[in-house]
Amino acid sequence: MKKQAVCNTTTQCQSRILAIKDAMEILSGKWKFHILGTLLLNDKMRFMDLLREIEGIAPKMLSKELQDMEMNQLITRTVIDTKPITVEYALTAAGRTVSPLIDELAGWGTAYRHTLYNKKDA
Amino acid sequence: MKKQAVCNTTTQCQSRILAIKDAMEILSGKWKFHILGTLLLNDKMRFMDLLREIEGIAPKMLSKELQDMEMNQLITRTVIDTKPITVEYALTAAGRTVSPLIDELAGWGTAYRHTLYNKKDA
DNA sequence: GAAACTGATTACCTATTGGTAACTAATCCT
DNA sequence: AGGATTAGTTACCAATAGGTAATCAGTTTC
Repeated sequence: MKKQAVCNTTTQCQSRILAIKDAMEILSGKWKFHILGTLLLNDKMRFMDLLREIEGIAPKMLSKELQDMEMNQLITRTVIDTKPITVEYALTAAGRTVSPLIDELAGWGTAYRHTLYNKKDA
Repeated sequence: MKKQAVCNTTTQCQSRILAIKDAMEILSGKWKFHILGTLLLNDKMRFMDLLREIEGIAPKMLSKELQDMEMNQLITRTVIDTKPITVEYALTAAGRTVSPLIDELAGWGTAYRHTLYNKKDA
């Protein structure tokens, strides 16, 4: 009799795995957390503001990631008829739900760094 | 006077951004969360067990990700002198700290899916 | 003696990610 | 007229991620 998977075949595990896959896909890439984090601090920001706040991002990437997140309904894009035209980006309710996730990630990163530091001391 | 970044230049923000960057780097890739999640369920697993439990992963990827995480001290690798040789992988204390992060991610993915579903109903 | 199981490694290939640099069109300021 | 600001787009390129398939060496089972 061939050995086979056990624990990860339960319905519970399967839907959990699926949920993680979903989350990773939607929040994938180098910049999404930084953009979302910046929008969490300001609630309405224009393209050039984001470009200035997020160090190192190129307009191409910012544009692409914003489109991505608009499609996934994490942010809204509003064209305002000023001269020259301005565009406002803001989080949706769904977008705001990433806040605890970002906190957790930042917290983990910080704790991890401390762990390594203490180990080196020992 | 040129406009410049404001909020993301504070020391607080900078270290937060750094922590997120760290976490993303260490936990990057398609498979790490799945491997860690599986190890959270079993605490000691052999290579072939992981290969069987994690659907779709190739031995090459499993091997590479395990090495990666061993280097970052999230897991331990123990060779056991049975015949044929077996190798046990287990989470370290640091590795176990990803548990709440995985929960948060899975929770977010699930909630996100429900949000979309409800919107389609409306 | 042949096949299968152990834990991998290697070569090869493709697709995605992400970066650089230049450019656009409209409008405003000097 | 010249330059800056708005919000992007385009072409091009390099590096990385990740997949497939084959192979290895030792041991055990049929």
